[in-house]
Amino acid sequence: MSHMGNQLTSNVFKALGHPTRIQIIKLLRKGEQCVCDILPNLKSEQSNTSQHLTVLKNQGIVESRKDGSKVIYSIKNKEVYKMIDLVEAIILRQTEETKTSLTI
Amino acid sequence: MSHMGNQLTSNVFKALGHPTRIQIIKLLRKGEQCVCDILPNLKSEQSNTSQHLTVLKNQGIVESRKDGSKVIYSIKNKEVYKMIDLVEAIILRQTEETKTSLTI
DNA sequence: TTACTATATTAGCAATATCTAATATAGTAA
DNA sequence: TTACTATATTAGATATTGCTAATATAGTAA
Repeated sequence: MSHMGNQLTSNVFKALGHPTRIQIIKLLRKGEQCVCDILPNLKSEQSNTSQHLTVLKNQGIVESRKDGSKVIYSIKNKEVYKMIDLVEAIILRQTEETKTSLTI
Repeated sequence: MSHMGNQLTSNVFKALGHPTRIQIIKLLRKGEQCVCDILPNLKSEQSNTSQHLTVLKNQGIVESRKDGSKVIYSIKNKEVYKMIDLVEAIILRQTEETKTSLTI
């Protein structure tokens, strides 16, 4: 498993490197949702949201299917939730550390 | 744990979103290393490498200490290796899928 | 001191990402 | 057909990142 291009690896991380895209992923934790349900939860324009969804789709993080005139998105690789949990653990530890260094 | 700014979360992912930085993290899997040992393994210039190390340090992924005139870097949050493993699993699955769709 | 090694910082430019606004496409319904 | 809804795509402006080259800083050694 060790030899995979770091370019491919970093592309996936880069796709996760935007707050709106993280928010989309968290919205999909409840299950699949059409764009029309995702949109009102975000502050982004429709076209911008569509672009963010494309970025996530290109990296295999989400997938989509058509249902009539709607497009339904869902998480394709659930690993992404473990990754977010790990990052949040790092941030939490960093935050604690900062608090401590201020109190000492 | 649920309420953490997606901005903070995405900042960590963004720091992982560069092939050179992934390579640095993998180099540090063996243990702490001075910049002088990291440099020859990378294609980047010294100043560029220094900048990448700063990005990783700012997000709490690596830490550093001085040893004489050298600076020794090490992984601060080992979660990062789990994250890389998860991403590589995603990529592997994507690759298999592509192979399959070509063969069918 | 001077000279040297190791690393970081800065400035300016090139490359990439992001956003908005406009337009295109596809499905549905009248 | 027309009109409408849902989503995607494109173009162009702005913002951010990444790179190189030069310079700065700090430690060591003569």
